[in-house]
Amino acid sequence: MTKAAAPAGPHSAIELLRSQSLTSLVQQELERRILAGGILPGDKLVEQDVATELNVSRGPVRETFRALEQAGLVVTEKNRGVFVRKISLQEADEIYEVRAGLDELIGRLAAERATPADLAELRTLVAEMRVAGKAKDVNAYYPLNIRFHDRLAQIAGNGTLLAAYRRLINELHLYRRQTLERGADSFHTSTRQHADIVDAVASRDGVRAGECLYQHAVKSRSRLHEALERDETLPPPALVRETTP
Amino acid sequence: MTKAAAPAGPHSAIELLRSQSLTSLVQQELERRILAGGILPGDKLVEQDVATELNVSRGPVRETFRALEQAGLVVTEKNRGVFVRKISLQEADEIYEVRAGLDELIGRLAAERATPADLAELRTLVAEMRVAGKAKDVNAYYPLNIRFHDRLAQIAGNGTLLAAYRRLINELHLYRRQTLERGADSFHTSTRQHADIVDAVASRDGVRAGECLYQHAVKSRSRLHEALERDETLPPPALVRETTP
DNA sequence: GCTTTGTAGATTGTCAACAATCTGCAACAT
DNA sequence: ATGTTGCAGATTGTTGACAATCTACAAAGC
Repeated sequence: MTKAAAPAGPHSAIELLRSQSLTSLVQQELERRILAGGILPGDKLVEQDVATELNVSRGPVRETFRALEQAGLVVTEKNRGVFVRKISLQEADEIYEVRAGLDELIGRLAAERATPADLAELRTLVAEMRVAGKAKDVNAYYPLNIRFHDRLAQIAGNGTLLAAYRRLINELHLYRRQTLERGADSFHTSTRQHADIVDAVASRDGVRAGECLYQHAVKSRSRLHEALERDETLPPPALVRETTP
Repeated sequence: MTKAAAPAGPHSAIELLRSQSLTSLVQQELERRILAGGILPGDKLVEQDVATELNVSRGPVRETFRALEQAGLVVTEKNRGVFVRKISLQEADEIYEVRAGLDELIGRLAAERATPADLAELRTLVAEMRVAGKAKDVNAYYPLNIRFHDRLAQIAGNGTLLAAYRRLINELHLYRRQTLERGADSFHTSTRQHADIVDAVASRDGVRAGECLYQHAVKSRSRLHEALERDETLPPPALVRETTP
């Protein structure tokens, strides 16, 4: 034999460029920016601009656009361009509905398959969320919430399920970006629900875990609706309040 | 105003080419061929060949490949080419598991939202399946089965759910192609289950409809496993006998 | 004043050419 | 015989150029 498999360590550049094409790199970068909020729903993506900024030609960028379109992150209008997808209230509603269904399944499976280490990790996350909740720190709470549910989806041990779940989460993320991140989720009930979920999983009660998660997702949707209705009665939300005082 | 909107009737070519790009056309065509079995799992797709056959250049073909990859129908190996995705038994198992979860949700929603016309249509489909089942006509039964479940997913009235469901069905379709279409589903129980589903939906019993569908999906998976195990006891399916006698 | 028409610039859709990589086979050495 | 080395052809990855379409703005007509 020739040599041990390169341990992707020091000369990572050569390994990276050997396995990843420009298209996939561009895709990762654009995905990151869209989900991080650097680009907002409705924004137009201009091929040449993206290409110039990332130092590639338009080809890989166009390929990326087709992938992102299939992933549901952008929409293409022929001869007009591609735009970051805007998610309507109805669509968000639909997504929440499906998410509830998947979460129920996740709960059932996770209860069967969670290891003690998994449970400990979940408990740690819940504890961290409790702290962030008490401090009313949205910026800390939101990512923890995401991580908790994603971890649970991983624990369910079904890659197809995980992929489907993540796609929905991405789309909901898009929706949040669009509605100005006004998710002042009522921390208290939310954290308690998370604790209940972990307990159900720990006691191997798949049905109850599934029910908890289903209800949890449904409640999220309700909170969304309440927040929306509250806003509709208010004047259009002051868009940017970045005035340095 | 100038003119009434063109009623996509006579000069459909101009309307088609105005809204659809070559990429989307190529994508539709390739998707059709893959799902129809013209191209089989594991087959390699050569850019130039596809381009030549469809009279386009490699650009649109490459874009199509990225879309199909994201759709889970092909996999790309850098500098080696794209191949129609092969679905392992484990993956098929995962997909069945998720499908069961989605089907349960479909049942619940369909029970809430089905119109009398919907119910009549479902009953017609079940009747046709019964006929095909009695005649042991797989080629008639299989598409009817697909149509039944797809219709039900439509009736659930959730576009996101429908899209996720169809994606799974496509992947399972791929798996069937690969396992030589040996699905001699036991028609009798299958048809009875379908009738039960429609009854539950008709009586607006969402929970029961969901349970029926969940069980139905689980049974499908069991049948798959039985069929597979039956085969594994047989000699390896004489793939290629590389010794020239 | 308002709508329509025409033109210039920008942007997308498509194509063909070039560079990098892989595959298969033959020649060679052990 | 077995395994290695080195081409030659084929295939993919990427780029730049050209044609078709759209957008914006100014000029002309009512």
